[in-house]
Amino acid sequence: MNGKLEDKRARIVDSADRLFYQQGYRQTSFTDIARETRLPRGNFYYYFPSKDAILAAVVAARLTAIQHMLNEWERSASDPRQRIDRFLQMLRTAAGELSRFGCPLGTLAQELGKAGAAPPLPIYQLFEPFRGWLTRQFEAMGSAGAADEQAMHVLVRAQGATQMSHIYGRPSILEHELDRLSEWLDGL
Amino acid sequence: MNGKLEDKRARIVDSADRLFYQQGYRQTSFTDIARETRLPRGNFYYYFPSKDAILAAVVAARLTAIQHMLNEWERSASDPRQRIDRFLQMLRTAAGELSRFGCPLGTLAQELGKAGAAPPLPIYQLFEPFRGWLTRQFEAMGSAGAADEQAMHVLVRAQGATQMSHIYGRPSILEHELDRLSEWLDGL
DNA sequence: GTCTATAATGTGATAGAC
DNA sequence: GTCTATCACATTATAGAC
Repeated sequence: MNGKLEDKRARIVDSADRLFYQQGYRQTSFTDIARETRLPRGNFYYYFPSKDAILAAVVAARLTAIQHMLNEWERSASDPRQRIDRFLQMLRTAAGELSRFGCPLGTLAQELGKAGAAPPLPIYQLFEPFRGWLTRQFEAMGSAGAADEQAMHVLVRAQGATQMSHIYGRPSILEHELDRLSEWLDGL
Repeated sequence: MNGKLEDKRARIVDSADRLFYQQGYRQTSFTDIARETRLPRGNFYYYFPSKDAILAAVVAARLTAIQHMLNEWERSASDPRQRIDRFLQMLRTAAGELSRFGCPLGTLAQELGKAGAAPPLPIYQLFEPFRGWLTRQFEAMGSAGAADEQAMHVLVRAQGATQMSHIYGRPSILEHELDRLSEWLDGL
């Protein structure tokens, strides 16, 4: 049902997602999205009421994609330590792209966090699925420190490593920091 | 010499610096700078040839400010471990502002790193003074690992802690992570 | 040197033909 | 449903009066 319409909506969200990631939200114009999606500029207002609405759809799509990823990790391993390793492996696999364009969540959050921008939802909610999932893994591990602080610590180091790797344009920075993070986890 | 002219140039750079930090470079218009500095919009082109030139001046000003800060830390302590502590103390003192607006270097680097932006200089050079200085401190400490990797590790954790603290709007995240970083340094 | 008026361009958004 | 033409506005930048 609604095949064509939903189809084009999805195409728009898909292209916008990629462009927002690589160029930033504000820097990406309807002309850019039109070029990528081969749709006339004026037509976007048939599918979405505003540019902000496209952003909201992109954010929603990312959130569901994250949920699917977390569910997959939950299924593929029963040991919490191994599950966290899935997270690190994902970052390692994406090291090249992360080094080129930064973290898709972090860069968007930073742009929308600037004064004058109107985020579609509190920006930290982009990280809440990861934070909640990591917290549950640390709880299951029964490690010494508070689980929620351990979870935030992992996010801090992953985010920092991704950003410095991006700034210096060197994937090896992220890869090396992921090794250190893995060692730290083993020492718990 | 050139009192008035250099004075206004400095006022422009000063206001632009603050606005670029709080709102982002692209989001800040000449109208914004004009309001803050009480100068007519059109006059900026007497003092600077373009908006990019203002950005370049802001970046240059930040770099010299960083150098002065590093020199001060170098003077105020002879023990390298204590010098690194000066760095951490600076972050702790600024935790409120960092939590509100993010890292002035990191957010600018991220914005200028997006495709289509023309940075006044390779963005990683904003971090090079800190990285070089930290590397020299770790060399003086003669710790186990490679000094340059230790330096990058500190930058990674400081940057990540600042960004997550900013995203969640909670200074305590940065403060807590600075405690952990301090403990890690003590364990070297 | 200082200011105002305005050009040139690109943006998000709308109206209306087909 | 799809497309084109165009609006209203903000932006950087320029020209020229005083």
